[in-house]
Amino acid sequence: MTYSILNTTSSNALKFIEKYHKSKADKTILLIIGDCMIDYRGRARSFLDWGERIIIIKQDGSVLVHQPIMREPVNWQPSGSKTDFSVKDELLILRSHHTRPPEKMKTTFRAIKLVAASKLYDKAKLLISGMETDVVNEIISNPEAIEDGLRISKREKHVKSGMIDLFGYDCNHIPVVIEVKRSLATISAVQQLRMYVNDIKKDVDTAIVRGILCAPRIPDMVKKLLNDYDLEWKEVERQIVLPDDYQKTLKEFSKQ
Amino acid sequence: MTYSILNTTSSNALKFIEKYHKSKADKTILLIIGDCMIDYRGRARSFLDWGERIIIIKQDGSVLVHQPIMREPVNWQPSGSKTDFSVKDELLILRSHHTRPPEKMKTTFRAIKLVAASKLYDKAKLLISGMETDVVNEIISNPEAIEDGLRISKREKHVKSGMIDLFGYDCNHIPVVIEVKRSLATISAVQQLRMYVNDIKKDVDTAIVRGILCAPRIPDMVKKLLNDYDLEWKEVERQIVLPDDYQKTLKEFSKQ
DNA sequence: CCTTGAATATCGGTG
DNA sequence: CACCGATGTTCAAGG
Repeated sequence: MTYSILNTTSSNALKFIEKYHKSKADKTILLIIGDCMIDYRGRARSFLDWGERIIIIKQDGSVLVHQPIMREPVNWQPSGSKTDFSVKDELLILRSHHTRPPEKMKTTFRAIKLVAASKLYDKAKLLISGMETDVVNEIISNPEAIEDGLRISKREKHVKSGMIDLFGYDCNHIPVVIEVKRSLATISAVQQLRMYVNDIKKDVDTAIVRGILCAPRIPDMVKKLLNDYDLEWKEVERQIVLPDDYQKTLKEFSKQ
Repeated sequence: MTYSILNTTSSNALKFIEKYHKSKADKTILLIIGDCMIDYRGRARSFLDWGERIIIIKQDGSVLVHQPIMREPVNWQPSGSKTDFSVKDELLILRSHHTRPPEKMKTTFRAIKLVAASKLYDKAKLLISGMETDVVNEIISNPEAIEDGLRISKREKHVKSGMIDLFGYDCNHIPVVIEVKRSLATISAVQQLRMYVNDIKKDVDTAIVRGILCAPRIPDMVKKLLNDYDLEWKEVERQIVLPDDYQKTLKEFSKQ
C-alpha cells in the first residue's frame, strides 16, 4: 500500500499524514518533498535556511533530510526518535525528538510538493566482502604472503596500549607484531604499531620484537617514519571475493 | 515541478523516467519506491536480495538506497556517478557507474510502488556549531578554565608526529601541550599526546614538558594510561552556541 | 591532485 | 550500558 499527494496545503498534508502514517508510524515510512527550514539542537546545534528538500521518516523513527546534492543528509535524527506533526500559521511543522542522547529537530514547511506514505517489507541483509576482516583472514590463512616461515599465533591480542591485529613468530622464533590497515596506512598507524611493539617488549621481556605494518597502500612518508623506528612494512593486495554461496546467486542474477 | 505515478509497470516507469528525469538529470532528482535487488562492485563487493526500498537519485549523480530502517543507506553511489535505465524481461534496471574510484551498482526492480521526479532549488548552507574547533576556541578565549595562569601561545603547532591542537606555557613558564577531543577521549589520543610531548622535549631541549588531554568525557582506562605516562587531563564542558548573527535568526524562527 | 583529520559520524561486536 | 574499532565511511581543508 502506497499513497501520495502532490502540491498540497499544510492542512491537507497533515490530514494525509494522520490518515496514512501517524497511527502506524512504525510500519509505514513517510516521504515529504517540500520547501522547509530546519533547526537542530543536540550533540551540536545547527540552522538551515529555506530550501527544497526530501525528508524521509523511517519505520525505526530515524529521520533524514536530503538536499538535492550530496550523499550525506544535511540534517537527521537517529533511530528511535519520535516524530510529531502540527500546523501553525498555515505552516506544516515536523518535530522529531530523541531521548538519549537528547536531540531535537524542528522542520517548518512553507510549501509541500509531495507527501507519500508506504508500508515497506524488507527482510534482506546485505552480503558484503572486501573489508579489513578479510585482509586479516587472508593473512591468517596465508602467512607466507607476508614472509616465509611466519607463524600467526594470536588474533586481536590485547596489550596495554590497545589491541594488536595479529601476533606471531618468525622463522627465528622472534615475536612479530602485525598491524593491518585495509586501505591507506597513516602516521597514526605507525605510532600504534610502535606502542604495541614496546608493550610486547615489556610483556615478553625480549629485546627484539619485530613490527610489520600491512596495508594495500603505504605512502613514502609513512615508510620513512617506519624506517626511523626500525619497523617494517608489507604492501598487501586486498582481494574482494564473495563466498561460494553468493557466487551462484550473483552469477544467475548479474551478467554485467 | 513535481510529477509522480503509483504502482506502475516497468515500461511505464521507464517512459516516466525518460520524460521527466533523463533529459535533465542534473536538475531533477528522481525517487523510486519498489521491490528490488542490488549488486555492487567497487571498493568492496556486495549483494542485497529482494526487498522494498526507497531509491533516490540526486542532481549531482549520487544514488541512495534506503531500507525501511536505519539512518545509513544500505547501498549507494558517490556524487558524480552516471545512471542509466533500461527494461529487460519486464524488469526495470537501474545501473549506476562511477569512474574514480571505479564503482558500479545494478538495481533490478520487480515491482514499482512509486516514481517521482522533482526539480529542487536549495541554495542554503548549514550553519553549525559544537565541533572541535569550538572547544579549541573556547580554551583560547578562556585558558583559565583549564588552569590558572595558563597562557596559550600557538594553535595548530606542527611537530614531527603530527599537529598539536594547542601549545602554551603554565604559570612557571613550563611548556604545555594540549590535545583536544570534542567528545570521547580514546587511547590513541593518549598516544598522540605522548608523541607530541616527546617531540617538544626534543625541539625545545627541555626536560619538563606538560601534556594535558582535554575532552568532555575521559574514560577511567584512559585516565589510568595518562597517569602511567605522567600526563594530565581536564574534563571540559562543550558548549553549543551559534554565532550572534544566527542567534537572531534562530530566535525569530524557533521558540521550542 | 593527494593527504589528513573531523563528524550531531553510524554501526556492530564485546564485556 | 560503555567502550572500541571498522566503514564501499563521507567531507572539507590544506599542501
